[in-house]
Amino acid sequence: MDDAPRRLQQLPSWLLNRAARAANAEVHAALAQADARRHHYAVLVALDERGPASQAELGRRLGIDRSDMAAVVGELEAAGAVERTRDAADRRRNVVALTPAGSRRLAALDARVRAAQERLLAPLAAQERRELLRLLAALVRR
Amino acid sequence: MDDAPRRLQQLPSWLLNRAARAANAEVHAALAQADARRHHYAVLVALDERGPASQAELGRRLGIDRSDMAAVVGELEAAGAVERTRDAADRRRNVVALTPAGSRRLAALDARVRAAQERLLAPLAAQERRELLRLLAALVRR
DNA sequence: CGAATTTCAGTGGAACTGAAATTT
DNA sequence: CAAATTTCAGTTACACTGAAATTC
Repeated sequence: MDDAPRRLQQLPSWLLNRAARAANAEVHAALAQADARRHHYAVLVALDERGPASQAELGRRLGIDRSDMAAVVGELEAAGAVERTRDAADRRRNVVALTPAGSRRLAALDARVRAAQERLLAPLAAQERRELLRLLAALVRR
Repeated sequence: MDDAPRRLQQLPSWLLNRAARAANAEVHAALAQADARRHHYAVLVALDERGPASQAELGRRLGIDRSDMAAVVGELEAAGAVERTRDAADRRRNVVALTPAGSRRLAALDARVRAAQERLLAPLAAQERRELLRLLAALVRR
């Protein structure tokens, strides 16, 4: 199927992009079936794992731009998955918190995302999957 | 710096996206200094390695959409890096061919892209780099 | 005052769809 | 006729910038 030039096939950045594209296709399709997008899932996970946080803090944790975060939190709020309240201690901040409905929403999305990972990693053995994660983690945190 | 939730840090699709983003930042910056984009480089590489081809064939080889390819080839043509001529044997096709100026352009971009790879892979030893490429290749061609 | 936060308006590269015109 | 190619118009998710209003 793939007939790309050798020079590109051996290029780390090219392979990373292709693999990320495949991963996005799986995850995007899995989340789209539940009317969600990747940023929505990421924000719900962050709130579930670490509790309420301001939009700016969520953005820093997740690598999501402040402008995009305002839109994403607005959509999650409209869907009833999070509550947004002014921080009494620092009125510049919006405190974003998961609602019970948001927790249920996250559980449903989580199942879909896990299934997508499994489809993505199907070609690799368990040991290879661990090694891939290790190498990618080394690349990302540098 | 990166304080992302564990659930995301262990998610293959999330790590792939982060690594690809880092790779894109390097390559994009390297190519932007020469007023080029990734698609331009990919098309020049394909033409250099395999000779003239139609836009549709380039798109299939490189995984670039037909519509985007029309625009990219148009820009390369305007810059004098490729020539676009109707195929006499099949007048539906545009035959795209590298010009001497395109070859020189490719050489300049190649040097930049190689330097970007080196910066990207700096955290990994030579053996780890080979392993990463092997695993990514297995993921991509499935 | 400077710095941080939120929000809005807008830009841009990338991946994509639909449709039209041409040719095989 | 169906199928392939090119091109144009438009869409979407995502990353980003600039600027304004508010608050610390």
